[in-house]
Parts: sequence; C-alpha cells; structure tokens
Amino acid sequence: MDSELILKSIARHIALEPREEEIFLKLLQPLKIKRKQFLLHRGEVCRHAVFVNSGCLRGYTIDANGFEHILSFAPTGWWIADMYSYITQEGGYLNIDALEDAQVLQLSKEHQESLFAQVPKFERYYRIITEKSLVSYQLRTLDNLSLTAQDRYLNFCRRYPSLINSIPQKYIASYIGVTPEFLSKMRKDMQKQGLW
Amino acid sequence: MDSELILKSIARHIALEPREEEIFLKLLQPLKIKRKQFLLHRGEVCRHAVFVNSGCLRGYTIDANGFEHILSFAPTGWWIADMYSYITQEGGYLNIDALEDAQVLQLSKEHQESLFAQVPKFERYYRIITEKSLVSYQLRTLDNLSLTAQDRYLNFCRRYPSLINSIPQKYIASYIGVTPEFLSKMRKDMQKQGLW
DNA sequence: AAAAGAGCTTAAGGTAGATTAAGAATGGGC
DNA sequence: GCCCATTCTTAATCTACCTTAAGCTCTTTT
Repeated sequence: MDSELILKSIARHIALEPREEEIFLKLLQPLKIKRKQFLLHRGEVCRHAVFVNSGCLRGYTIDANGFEHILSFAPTGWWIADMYSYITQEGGYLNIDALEDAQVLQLSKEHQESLFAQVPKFERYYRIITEKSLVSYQLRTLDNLSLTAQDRYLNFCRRYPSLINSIPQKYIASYIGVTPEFLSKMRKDMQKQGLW
Repeated sequence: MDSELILKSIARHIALEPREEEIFLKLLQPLKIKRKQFLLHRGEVCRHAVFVNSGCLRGYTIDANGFEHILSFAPTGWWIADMYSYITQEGGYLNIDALEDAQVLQLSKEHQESLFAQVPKFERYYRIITEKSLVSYQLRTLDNLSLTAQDRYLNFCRRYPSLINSIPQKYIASYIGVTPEFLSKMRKDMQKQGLW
C-alpha cells in the first residue's frame, strides 16, 4: 500500500506520531479501479471516504432528462465521497466512477469514527479539509450566479490546470454547466479573440 | 446574553459539561445590529464567526456590473461568516449585513483556537456543522447545474419556508440566480398553472 | 397627508446558451 | 494496424431568461 501521498496531505494540517500514523494506516483499505468502473451508484449508501493515490475519479448526478452533471473531480491527492450519504449513511444521490485507471485508499465510516476515538487530532484534520472544500463550493456557487460560461471556463482552467488536457472536454462542459457543443463554440470564439 | 439557542444547537452534536459550557460562553461576544447595518465589507478580514440569536443576516457579493448575488441567508439559529477570510485571515469577498434588526454572538478566530485547545470536543462540533453546510452547498451546486429557475424557486420554498414571507422577494431572486422581474413573472405563471 | 423611496408587476424586445443533426477527428480494443 | 466507439466540431434554429422601461403599491419620512 502506497501511503506516502496521504501522509503528506495529513502532515500539512496536523502532526502525527509514528504510533498514530500506524493506527491510521491500518484502518485504510487499498483498492484498484479500472477506467469506467463504478465506486458508487446513486441510491446506494456511501460507506467509504476515498483518497485518490493515482488516476482520476468523478462524482455526478443524472437529471430527469438523462443528462450528467459533474459535482466534483478527484484527481491524485484528493478525497471523494457522496458526503450526504457518508454522513447520514442513507442512500445518496451521486454516482462515482473512474475517468482513468486509479488506485485509491478507502476509509469506512466506522473506521473513521474509531480513528476519531483513538486519535482525536483527526477531528481537526477532517474539520480543516472540510472547511476548505466548503469554501471552494461557495466560490463555485458565486461563479455560477455571477459569471458567464466563458468566465467559468477560464476559472476552471486556472483552478484545475492538470485536468484540461487529461480528461475529455465534455466532462469539463458538464462541470461548468454548459453543453459540449457550446463549450466547443466558446473555445473557437476565444481563439479568434486571441484569448487562447 | 441569551445563550439558550446556541447551547441547544451544540447539544445536538456534542455533550458539554457545565464547566465546558462556561468556558465557551465566556469566549462569545454579544452584539446588536440594526437592519441594513454591515457586519463585514468585501475586502476586510472576517475576524468572527457569527451565530444569529434573532433576526436575519445575509452574505453576498457584488459583481462587475453592480449586481448583488446572495451566497447565504442566516436566519435565527444559523452561523454566518466569510469562511474563506475567516480561515485564512486574509481579505474576503463577501459583504455581510442585516435584513432585519438582529442579535448575534461573535466568536473570534483567536477565541475559537483557544476553545479547541481547552475543549477539543469543539473540533468535532465544528467539523460536523461544516460537513452539513458542505452538503447543502453541494446540493445547491447540483440544483444550479440541473434545474430550471422555477424548480430552483420551488426548492427554495421547501428549504427556507420561514423566509418566503419574511424577506423581500428580490433577495430570493438574487439567491436562486434570476432577476426580480423574472421571478415575478414565474410566480404569475405558477399561479396560472395552479402550482401555487 | 404629501412626498419620497423601496419593492413589485407587466410587457416588448434582445441574447446567452440549448437543441438538433450531421460530419470529422481521435483513440482504445482486438 | 484496423475498426468501431467515443469525442469534437459546425451550423441552423429555438428558448429560457435578461434588459429596459414604465406604472403600481406599499412603507417610511417629513
């Protein structure tokens, strides 16, 4: 099990003793996922929070007309879960699948609670990363309310530079809230305008 | 200082001993705010998380064209802050003001850290309410991506029934992302359709 | 009680972005 | 190295929502 990346991510927020690292790592369950393979289907209970060691996952819904809407990408070094379902342990609303072959580390809800009991410092770690995630969704909400599709796309490019050339463009369209056709047109317009 | 409401809110997530309650309450600073009075201007550092004991506040931005976009309402019993600024203690992007005369309890960032040091259980409380807030912004993001303005309005009515008749309609328009004129038209259409 | 302001409604005309449909380019699986 | 999938592009048409502007209804102020 490759634990270097996740320990580095944690060390950014709390300091662990070797004993505490060991407790934590024992609670993780490694898993390999193939491209297009699902980790979670809508309606299922999300039993694990998932840390991405390599590859890229996405969380998304399908609306009444069959269109996908991507809530989140999880490239290397990010966590992903259906937070609503993970918190309540009731059926969720997200599908989670892999955009590329991926290796992940899973932390079950029960193991997380056990971790909090054994090493209370982890409450702090999860509080802090949840706060950061909250801020990014707040910014995204304001972007959705106030920006044109073109500005949302430019923001996306700034915030996720690594994804621009590694995932199909249609997924970016689905994340920023436009059709693939319109994103294609925007990109052409931006080239003409010399913005690209 | 009226502390009943905030203690009840906390008791829903963690159990406090009388001694711990006392420590907490001493760190709070009560404040009265008049309608239209500002708690925070864009660009300022958000030094306090604010719990609303009575009244209603809102957090919002103003875009490049001078239009307001409401990120959050904070009616009685809710917390509000510019989370980005509160976390980083750098200049923020939100204005926060009162829609009605209000009484609030302020917890400064320094006092919050002191609270975590003295009563680590509070890490858990803030983790949990941050998780819930995160989930509600995730749902809102998906609503913005997948729903029509009319469905977003119906959702708003379901989620904030107390606000529908207590705040001006133009603020609801600004929250769901339409112009006041269009919300007015939608409501008329919904009456005709018998949806109302 | 008049005046001023703030919020709401109505309606005509405009635009960002969706829909539909077709063809072109890419790329993964065998 | 070929084939079928998937993805991307282009363009015409359509629509949800915006803009502008005017008049109306409440409040609040004087």
